[in-house]
Amino acid sequence: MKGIRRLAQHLDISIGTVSRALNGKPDVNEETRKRVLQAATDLGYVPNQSGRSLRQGTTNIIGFMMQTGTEITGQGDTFFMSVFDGVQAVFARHKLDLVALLCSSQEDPNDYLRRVVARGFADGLILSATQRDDPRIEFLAERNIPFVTLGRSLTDAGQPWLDLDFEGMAQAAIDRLVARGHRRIAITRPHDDTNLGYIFVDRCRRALAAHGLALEEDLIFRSTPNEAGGYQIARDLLALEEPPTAIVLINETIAIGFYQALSEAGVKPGRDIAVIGRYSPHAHFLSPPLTCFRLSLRDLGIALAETLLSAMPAFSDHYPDAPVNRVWPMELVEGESDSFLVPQR
Amino acid sequence: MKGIRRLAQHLDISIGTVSRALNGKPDVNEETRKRVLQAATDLGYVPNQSGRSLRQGTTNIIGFMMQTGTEITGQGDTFFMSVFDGVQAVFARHKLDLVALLCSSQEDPNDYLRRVVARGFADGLILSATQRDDPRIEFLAERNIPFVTLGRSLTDAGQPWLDLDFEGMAQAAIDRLVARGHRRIAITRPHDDTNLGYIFVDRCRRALAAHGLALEEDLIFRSTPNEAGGYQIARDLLALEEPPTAIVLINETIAIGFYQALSEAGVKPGRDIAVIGRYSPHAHFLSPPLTCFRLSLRDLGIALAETLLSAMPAFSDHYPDAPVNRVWPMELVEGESDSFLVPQR
DNA sequence: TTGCCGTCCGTAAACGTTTACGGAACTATG
DNA sequence: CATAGTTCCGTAAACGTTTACGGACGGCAA
Repeated sequence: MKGIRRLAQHLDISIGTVSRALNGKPDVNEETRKRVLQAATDLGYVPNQSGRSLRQGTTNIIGFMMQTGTEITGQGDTFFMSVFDGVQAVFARHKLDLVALLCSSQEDPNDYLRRVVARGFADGLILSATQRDDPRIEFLAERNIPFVTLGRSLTDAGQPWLDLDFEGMAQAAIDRLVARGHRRIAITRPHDDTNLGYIFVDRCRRALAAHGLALEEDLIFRSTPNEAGGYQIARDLLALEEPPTAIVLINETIAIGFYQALSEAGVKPGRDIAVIGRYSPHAHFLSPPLTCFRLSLRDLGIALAETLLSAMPAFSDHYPDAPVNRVWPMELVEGESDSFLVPQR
Repeated sequence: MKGIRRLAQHLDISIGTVSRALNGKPDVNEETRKRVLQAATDLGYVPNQSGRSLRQGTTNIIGFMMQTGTEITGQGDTFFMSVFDGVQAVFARHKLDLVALLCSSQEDPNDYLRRVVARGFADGLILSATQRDDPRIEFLAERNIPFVTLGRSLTDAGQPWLDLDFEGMAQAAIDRLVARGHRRIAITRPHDDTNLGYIFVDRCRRALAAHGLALEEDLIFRSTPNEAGGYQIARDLLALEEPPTAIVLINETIAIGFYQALSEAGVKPGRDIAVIGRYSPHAHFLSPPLTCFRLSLRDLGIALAETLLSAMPAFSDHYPDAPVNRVWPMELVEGESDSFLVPQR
């Protein structure tokens, strides 16, 4: 005899009463409820997840889909950990559990979604590493599975999404550098075709154009989003006939490699070239400190959770005005890496 | 009508046959099997996870329990992503899916384990952030849930574990530094009471003793396992009346902050002080490159998976000689941060 | 007393699968 | 033709819960 039956047998009451007692339903004597709860801890009873969710049609689990293997996401080393923390702060209020659905780098994310998620594994989903064209979005929308994406996509099924404000960052960075006299400004973009690359490059181009400047193709650097990628960018940049006087780094960890390659060439950020990047815990500990754009990842996680819940009928009442589509602003943290002023001729 | 019934109705055959056809059971005509599979994709049928696992008593899911929030484990996203990659390489062969069970930093890991895992959520578990005394181990052992821990614990229920060879690292690092003439050698340990701190400190002490040297208490530095922690260590170290001539860093990211604080004081690793640390993707990109201990995290992940599977009756046949308890060796990567030789008086 | 209401509890169905069992139809063998 | 064996399929039970429904019981008012 196992499960709730064992508990019922042990107390000599029916399983219905046991279930009601455990779940805080009203139709049960407080005295018996106490006995049930006591027996549950005594016998170490824990309700079976499959049985419960089969009956209820709900799992109380939210999945955060992400890809494993390194060199994929280009987020800093603690990026996801911080976001998770915020997401969970919200979910905890509703007894929802967050699990990370780890899609192997060997498997197509679309296959993975069909295989794992569509089986009713989770009540809702958060999608990361959103692609420019992302079939996952259509798939989930068709099946009415609540979800929110971290990152915009061209695929539009009316889904909620949140994203970092790369446009604001592009605009502010370009304006700032131009104001300091820079005319030849390089930018970076991810090595793959994530949407953010297009967004960022496009906005940089327009921001430059507003100042009467052109974004030159050979000043757009692609790289893997890690230290080695940043190192390579700096090498390529320094090898140019006429190197740029400033650069905006779109990824977080590439700054470390970028700094190193410069250092080896005797070039110093802030003195010989202006560098603006993205915040990461190491940004303050570079020499000189990196001028960068920062946001609260925990707050972003909170917003993600609230947006998702507002798309779930069971919870939407609690979040009437959660954002549906929103770019998340980043604030400029002044370092010294961009204090280089272009000498006026 | 939903699920397998719908499929059966659509094909005008029984649900039993549909199930057998989908699961590759022998007692089914090849012709009907084809029709079933075709109809399944046509109708977008995906078997329900709860129903299946309720009946089978198995979920085909393996959980990797970890804690969210930063500044906890000292391991970042890239650490786990690399390990996951290896784990999944093995699991894929057995149609097992890996999910990360994210325990909020707000919640006690033991409560979390009871709440989520004990409900039959996963067929097996990998525990990280193992504590020196870890009730989770007893809990799982009592319930006969297969698991393996990443990290040793004093709690011994005969469970399998894998761990990094911190003892080998301690021994090699100390020997190396002593051979280079160092007598005052500092070491670091995590801020909390994870077992690795005890193991590492203890072995360093014994390694020093073998050379007739003592490990002085004020040369053992505790810190949070991030850049800020490393920064603080360097500041404290330089403030000593008689600073050490060498240091061994046990965490990965603390090297960045450590370097920075030294740099601000005009102290250069490799020239004024010898530094040995742990490998991380940024280790090569520090100036000078960090001499550090490295291991293949992907291989570690593979070993973790194999060890877990060998503890699961359904799979143990495939892995007769997977390691049960094993420390995973690290190799020394020579940089220039420890090339400082103590001048002989 | 009768009737009604409220409290508490037991019964049984339902969720979506898998699988043991048995049987129908057909083939092969004597 | 009778029998045995093979191939394929349908039936129904089972997994562990939750919950709608109804009933037993006691208290209270009329």
